[in-house]
Amino acid sequence: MSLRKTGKMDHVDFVTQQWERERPDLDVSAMGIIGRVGRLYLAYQAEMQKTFQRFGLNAAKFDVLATLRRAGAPHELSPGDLLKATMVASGTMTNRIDRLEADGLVRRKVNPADSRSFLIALTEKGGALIDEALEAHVATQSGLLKGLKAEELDQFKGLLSKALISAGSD
Amino acid sequence: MSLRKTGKMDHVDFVTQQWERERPDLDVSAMGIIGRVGRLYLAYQAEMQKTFQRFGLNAAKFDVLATLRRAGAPHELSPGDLLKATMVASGTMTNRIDRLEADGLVRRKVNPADSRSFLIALTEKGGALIDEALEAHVATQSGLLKGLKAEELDQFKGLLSKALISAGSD
DNA sequence: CAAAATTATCTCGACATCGAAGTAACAATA
DNA sequence: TATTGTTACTTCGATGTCGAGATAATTTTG
Repeated sequence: MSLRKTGKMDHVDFVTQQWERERPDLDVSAMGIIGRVGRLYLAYQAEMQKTFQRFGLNAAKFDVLATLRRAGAPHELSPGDLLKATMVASGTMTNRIDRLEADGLVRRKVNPADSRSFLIALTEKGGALIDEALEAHVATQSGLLKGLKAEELDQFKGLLSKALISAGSD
Repeated sequence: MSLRKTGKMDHVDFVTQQWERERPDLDVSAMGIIGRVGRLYLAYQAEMQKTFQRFGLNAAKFDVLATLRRAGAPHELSPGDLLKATMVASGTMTNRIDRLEADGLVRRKVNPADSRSFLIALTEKGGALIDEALEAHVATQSGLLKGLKAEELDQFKGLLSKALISAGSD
């Protein structure tokens, strides 16, 4: 390893440069973008996790509670609805609900329309907690982006949307 | 839930709109950016995973093999070097090395400089595999970004770098 | 040089996730 | 209505990760 990190080179630049030395036949330019998306994601996750922990939550629990909260009153959804909204596997959702129920943040109510299913409802405690945690969460998110001007944020959002379409998501 | 996904609204727009109805007191504009970074990350991971699987790998194994490969000849690093490069916990790296060793893709050699440590070396099989998988991987990455023009990619990279700095990473 | 502090790696229990298979209830069909 | 197919959720084994503590070797200090 004769290369060194110098000047304003970040980690992704360093990796890219290593590849250019070792495999000069390959075009690794896409890695500069995709690698940075990955690093950014991890940086965001790490910071948001700290906020969740202040409320005794983690990203998984926050995800479920927030989904129930933004669904609107009476803050009840079936496990299947939660599955669709959160993109996790079925067993994962069962486990998340179990843990939230053990914490007293949600409860399983009978679903009068379908007794194969339930209604997962925010408890009073769960509703109060997610409302409070949410305020801290949006503050954390705003803080993460405070280095970008309004115009840059607009540009950034537009490029992210374009990138999502390019990646076949949307 | 009276809102509906219509027109060119993506999932992040939908969630943001739900929050604006339920908690109009909060500024959720940052969520539009951070949410899209998350979705984009997941889309990239899912697609790259498919490439790894074609070579009997997953992201974790590819990560370690690629780190060894781009370190340059003789393609040997200590577990500690690999830890620093990959940002996982110590037990995770031990596990990854164990599995790669079981696959015959790396082997533990004695480290003449420090016998608390080892040198993790690519085997011939591991070197051949990572060289081949890497070619497919960069092609996958290029494909994920093919919907963006060169100028947009430059802009995007610049904004990602700025966002990383803003998030306190770099 | 011996003792203490540090360093490098591994061990192991806790936890989250996936996804295939199981169970129970609902829906469609004859 | 009895059968058949579908749907909704849970169970459970496999896998991957974390991180505190254990072990062994090296380095520092007195």
